[in-house]
Amino acid sequence: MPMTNKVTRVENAYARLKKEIRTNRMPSGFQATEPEIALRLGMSRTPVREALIRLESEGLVEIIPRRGVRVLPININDMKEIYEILTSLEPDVAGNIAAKNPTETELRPLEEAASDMEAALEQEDLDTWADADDRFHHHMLDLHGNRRLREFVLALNDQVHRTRIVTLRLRDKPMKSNKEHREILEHIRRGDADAARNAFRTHRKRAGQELISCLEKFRITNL
Amino acid sequence: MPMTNKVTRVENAYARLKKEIRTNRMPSGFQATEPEIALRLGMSRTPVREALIRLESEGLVEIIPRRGVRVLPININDMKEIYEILTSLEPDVAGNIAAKNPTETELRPLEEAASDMEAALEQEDLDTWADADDRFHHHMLDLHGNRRLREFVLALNDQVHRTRIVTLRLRDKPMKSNKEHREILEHIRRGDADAARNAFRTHRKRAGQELISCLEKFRITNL
DNA sequence: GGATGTGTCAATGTATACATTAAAGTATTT
DNA sequence: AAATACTTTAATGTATACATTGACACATCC
Repeated sequence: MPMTNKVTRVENAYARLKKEIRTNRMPSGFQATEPEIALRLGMSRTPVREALIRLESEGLVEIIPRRGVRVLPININDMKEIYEILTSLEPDVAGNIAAKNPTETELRPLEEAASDMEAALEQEDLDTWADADDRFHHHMLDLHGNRRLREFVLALNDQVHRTRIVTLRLRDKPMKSNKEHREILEHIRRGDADAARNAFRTHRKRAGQELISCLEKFRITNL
Repeated sequence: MPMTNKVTRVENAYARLKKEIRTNRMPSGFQATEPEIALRLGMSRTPVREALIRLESEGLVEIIPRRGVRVLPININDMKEIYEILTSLEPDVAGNIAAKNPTETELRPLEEAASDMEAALEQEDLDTWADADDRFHHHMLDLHGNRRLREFVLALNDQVHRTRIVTLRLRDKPMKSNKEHREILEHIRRGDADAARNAFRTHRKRAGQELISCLEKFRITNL
């Protein structure tokens, strides 16, 4: 049995920083120098630097020559870019899954996620709701099996997540999302690829538009 | 005027390694240790390491714990993944451009790339052809303006490029591709988004299938 | 006062040192 | 010869050293 598979400092730094960013504990615009971060994480600059490079290539931070690392703000344009990509990719993912006629066991996690979303919303627990939503999308990517696509879409979803933490409370309860997820799931279950694809496209388009108009309404140009 | 904007060793290493990989001068499967690469590039391990991390997160190399860095082989499955993504994304790009009714000036680079492809093929110059083809796709992404999408698709195209260097000579002249590019361009010119999208989808699907069946035919499981 | 020059400071980019540890080779036992 | 234990080697992960250079503060000049 492979025991506690030694985790390197780089991985540690990467994971911790990423989590802090994802949850907005290190909010957009947050800036710090390498020595500061190193101190905070209790390690030397080297592993911190390497972790930062990875975060940079994921588009989460920006390394500014002499001013430190900055958690990249997300502006409306970013969100438009991100949703545009998601709207291209995820519907095809859903379509492909539907075409593959997955077993009920394979669909279980989707089913659970959809139920959890509904339950969470009834209890007005938006955080749990967002979690379940993430899980739905995550499982779909797992089912699909295209690893590159998965990694990329997950990275985009992380960005969406950051934004949603803020906007979620500024908006009405996301009832429509729940319904749309249900529909998508049903189309998949029935093996109707086109319907699944279309339903997903509608879902992403609507969600994107709502998010963006929420940002615009509250003048959140830059989060 | 900002002069020769000092290029850091990391950027240097990154660019050189990437180029060598892209052109298969460092072929798939090539392995080397950090000290070896550092020596070859005439710098210390540190910048090399940082460049490698970036290349790793782009999926070009794999850093294997004690055995060195390995240029990632591309297998058929990788190509399937890549083409699947391209087939999702690029048609929408073409569609959006068409919908934006671009000016003839904006379309010039596409026009040129298409012409160059035709000229190159007449002279049987496959390398020039591949270059022009890359340019066509590149310019489309520029016109589209979604930066994230651009970077991602370019990275995928790099992988395709690596494979094509090998397969290009194993196949018939890519006449169809030329014709398809022309068609796409015409649809864009006419502002017909749906037609552009469909033409592009057809193009990517066909190209992907041909490439993959070529790999299968020659039993190139792993390039 | 505003613009320009100068000096200090500190962050980065890079080199280097060093401990750890996997891998390969060698010796030992059977 | 095969299996095992031991030794050696060298690559990595990390810390640290250090030179360079931008940013900022202050002084100088108009």
